[in-house]
Amino acid sequence: MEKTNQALKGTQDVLQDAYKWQYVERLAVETAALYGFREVRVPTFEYTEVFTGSVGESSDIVQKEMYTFQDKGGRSVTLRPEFTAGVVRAMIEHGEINGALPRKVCYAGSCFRQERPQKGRQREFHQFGVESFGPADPAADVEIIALAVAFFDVLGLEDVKLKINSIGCPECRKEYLVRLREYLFSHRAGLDGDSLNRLETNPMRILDSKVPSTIEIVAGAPKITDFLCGDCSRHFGSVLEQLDALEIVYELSPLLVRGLDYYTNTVFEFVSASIGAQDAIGGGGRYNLLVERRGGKPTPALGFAIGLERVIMLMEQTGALFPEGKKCDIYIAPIGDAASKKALELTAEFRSMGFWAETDLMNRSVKAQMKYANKIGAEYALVLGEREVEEGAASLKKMESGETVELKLGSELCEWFTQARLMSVKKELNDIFSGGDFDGFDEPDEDEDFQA
RNA sequence: GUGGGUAUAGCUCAGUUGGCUAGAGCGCCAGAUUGUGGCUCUGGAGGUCAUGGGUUCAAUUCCCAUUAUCCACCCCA
Repeated sequence: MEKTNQALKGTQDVLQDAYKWQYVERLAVETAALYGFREVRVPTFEYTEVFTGSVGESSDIVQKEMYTFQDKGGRSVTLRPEFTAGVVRAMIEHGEINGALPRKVCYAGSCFRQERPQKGRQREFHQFGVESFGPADPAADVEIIALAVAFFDVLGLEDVKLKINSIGCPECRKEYLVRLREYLFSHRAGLDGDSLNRLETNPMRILDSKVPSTIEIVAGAPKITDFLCGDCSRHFGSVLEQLDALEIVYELSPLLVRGLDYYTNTVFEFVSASIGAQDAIGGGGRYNLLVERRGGKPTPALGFAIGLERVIMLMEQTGALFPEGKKCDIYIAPIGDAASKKALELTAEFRSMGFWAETDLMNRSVKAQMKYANKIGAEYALVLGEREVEEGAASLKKMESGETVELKLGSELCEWFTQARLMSVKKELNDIFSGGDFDGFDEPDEDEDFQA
């Protein structure tokens, strides 16, 4: 019998922190919009072949991490382990790459990989990413890197390091691979088992091994950047030049290769020292040949993806601020049936005015209701008893100060609230502009109606 | 898939060198305050001590297995 009251391994409930997710995702999409990337939504699962044919048969993702199953129609389908493959499929399927280029899109959502969970690694995890279809120019590489940097910046993340490399095109890789194999083969005695296997299948992956003895050998290996052809070399040089011009700090990482097979030329990673062993919070690069390989019109393209769990974890660990969620505007505490009826009406009216209004749902005492109002951070409370309903007036209490003001229950109360909102908006604007040359709005005096 | 740590209340954790009714802080509910929150005080609810087996007169405690979880390898965002 499966345990049905427990989340599956590597999955997570977000119960108190959803506002953090909203904040990060909103800033991601808004920042991307400034760079001309428009959000797209693609399916969570695809034909398995979409991923095996893009990410690469030999990659670990395809080899051992995908959630693949047969649906009731006998199709082999797979939960997306990453976004690029599905986005490329959609671009080709709908002829998007035949339209105006560049076609620049962004996305956010769940990905699935069946790995052993650890810090910064879940089986269901969330990525935000962008893809840019069409441009072969280095300016496009720089654009998406600048976008990622801007995103980290607006979130207040400071210790994010950019590592960058070029792995060239298949042409320049030909000779490099021969030389690399030669070198590694001559040092094969000191290589670990995994690396020995890769010597045949994918020798470049040996470069980012973490095994100490292998790292030593790799340190003396030929570097891909010394083998780049004229075009690739010029491209990479231009990317670096433009990064310098934008004062984007990077670290050249000749050993940086990536685990997805579709990359060409520029590859990059954003890493942080503050989130444990899984230190890559984002990564990406060019994949100039992927669209063609998937049956589309030859179209250079590039993109990156950012791990949102890792971003949020990094923000939490470095004390970056999330804006506080909105608080309840008014809590209405009725006593008795007549008052409950009136409270229902008032609550509805406040809500239609756009205020967060709440009233009793538990048939509780005034005291318990006030306690609840305090707990949910209500800014104001209004107690409705027999007297108030009869007289059509009640005293509105400002929770923070405890001050009260007597108001008629009809339009006077609504107007008062509209005024209060106006003043808080003014105050916010004054706070924003304070310190500058801005003259400021009239100093808000939100207590003018209160009697001490 | 491999290695190591951990598992006691909703949360964070004490504790039992094997023995009476398993505790604290926080949180939750209520009262002190007949209709007003925060502070204080008092009381209450809430536990198969992860699960299964073993040793023992006796296991939450010791042993084994399983499961879950954390960290690392691996892989990647």
